Amino acid sequence: MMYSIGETARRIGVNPSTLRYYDKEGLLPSVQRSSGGVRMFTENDFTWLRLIGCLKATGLPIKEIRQYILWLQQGDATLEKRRDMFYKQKAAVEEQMAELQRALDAVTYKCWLYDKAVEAGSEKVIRNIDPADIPEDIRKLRTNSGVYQDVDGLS
Amino acid sequence: MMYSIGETARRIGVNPSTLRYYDKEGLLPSVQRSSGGVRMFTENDFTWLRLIGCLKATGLPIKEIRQYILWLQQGDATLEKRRDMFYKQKAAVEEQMAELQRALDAVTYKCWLYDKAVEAGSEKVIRNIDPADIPEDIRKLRTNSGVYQDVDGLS
DNA sequence: ATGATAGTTAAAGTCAACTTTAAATTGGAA
DNA sequence: TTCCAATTTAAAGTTGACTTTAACTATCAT
Repeated sequence: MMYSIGETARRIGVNPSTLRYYDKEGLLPSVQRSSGGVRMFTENDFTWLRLIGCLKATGLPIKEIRQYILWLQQGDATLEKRRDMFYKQKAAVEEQMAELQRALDAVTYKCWLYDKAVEAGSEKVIRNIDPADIPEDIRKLRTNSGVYQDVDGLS
Repeated sequence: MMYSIGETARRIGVNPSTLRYYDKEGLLPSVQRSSGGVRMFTENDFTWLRLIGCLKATGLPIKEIRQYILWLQQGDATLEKRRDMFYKQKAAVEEQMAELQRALDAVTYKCWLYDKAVEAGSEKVIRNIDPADIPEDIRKLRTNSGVYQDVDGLS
């Protein structure tokens, strides 16, 4: 079964022009063409696009995905390079997760503060708040994320 | 204690020109100036910059951070808007975490595959691999991330 | 066979978030 | 006081990842 660029884009959740852009950048070396030059995608291409999606989600630039493809095409001689790329990216994601967790802690802390403020109808109750008035679990977020004693007083 | 833009940039881990850019975009409304016009940062500004860092890490655009500051300056009337912003961002981060976890699963699976391939010195061993030969925990990653039966055969 | 719909390319445009440049000014050490 | 590194501004440049445009072509249902 073959799929048009429009159908593929719809199923993967991107703009058709994004797929053309990826193709131009060498990210879709295995997509076939009809006799008239129209791209025809297979389920296998969808899997490949899902991998591209994962790699992009990890922040890997398109140029490095391209490099991976070039290594793929060189066969067994580049196995280590490809393995190293994935290990490097794994470490990168783990660091991103930690950073995102810190950001989440900060935001969660702010949610707690603003719940207090909205409840009281005023910022006053949270300006220069006494740490003893903050529940243990929320206080941990504040410490962990380094976001307190704000310039705006919403500490 | 006051700090120069250079010292501040060094401590926060950004380029001094980034701080000037943030200032120009209205993200640093509380940074003081010397009589000669030179910016002077305080510990409080560092805390504020750390919050900006967290918000940026969650993908919040600079324009929306600016909006938050405008709301801050309007006082209690905008408490709900600010609370809602943080709750919306909290949900956004939780979704980002889930996506990043999916990407991590895919990358971890690829690490396992390439370890096998490097060990054998060839891609052959992992091309069209029998799912029964994949340990349960690794097979879960493959399923979870949707990245298998690749165009490159490194399924 | 024809016309609508969806595809093709190359090239230019957009956007966010910086980064660099140039020319002038500030501020602390000698 | 003089000097030099660091600062200032406005404006232009950069980067990555698309997105749009224009002009043309393919495919498919009637």
